[in-house]
Amino acid sequence: MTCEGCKGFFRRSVTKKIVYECKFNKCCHIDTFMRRKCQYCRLKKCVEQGMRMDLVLPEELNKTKREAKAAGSGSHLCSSESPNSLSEMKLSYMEGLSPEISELIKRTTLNNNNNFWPTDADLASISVILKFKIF
DNA sequence: CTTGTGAATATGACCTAT
DNA sequence: TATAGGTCATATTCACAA
Ligand SMILES: [Zn+2]
Repeated sequence: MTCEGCKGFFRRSVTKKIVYECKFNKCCHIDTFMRRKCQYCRLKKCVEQGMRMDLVLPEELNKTKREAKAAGSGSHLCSSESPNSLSEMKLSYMEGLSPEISELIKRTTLNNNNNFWPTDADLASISVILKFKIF
C-alpha cells in the first residue's frame, strides 16, 4: 500500500536500477514535502515501510511484454533474446554459482508462494545474494 | 557573483490492464 | 476488486550565456 507519488518513484527507481546518494547522513526525515529533497532516503523509507522491489516487473521482462503488445495481432517475428518469464530471467543470474547457493535461491525466490520472503538472518547467511542486480 | 532561459529530468494525479 | 504498469502536464534541476 502506498501513495501514487511513492508508487511511481519506487517503480522508476527499481526498473531503472537507479542508485541514489544522500547529501547528508542517510537519515533525512521523509514526509510529503521532504520526500522530494532526498531520493536516497525516500527509497530507503519505501523499503523500510515494506515496499518490495521483487514486485516490480524487471525492465528486461517488461520490455518483452511491451514488445509483445506492440506486435499487435500478428504475434510472429518474435525472435527476441529477452526472457519470457520471471523464472527464466532469474535463472540467467544463476550461472557460475555453487549448487548450494543456486538451490537456496531457487527455493526462496523461484518456485514458492509469493508471501515468502527471507528474513534478515537468512540474508545475512547468504551475503552473496547482494551481488544480484535483480535484488 | 546574480539572473535569464531553454533543455533535460523527475514528479505524481489520473488512466488502463489483468 | 486490488494492484501493477502507462501517460503526460507540471515541476524541478541543470547548463551556460549575459
Ligand atoms: Zn538523505
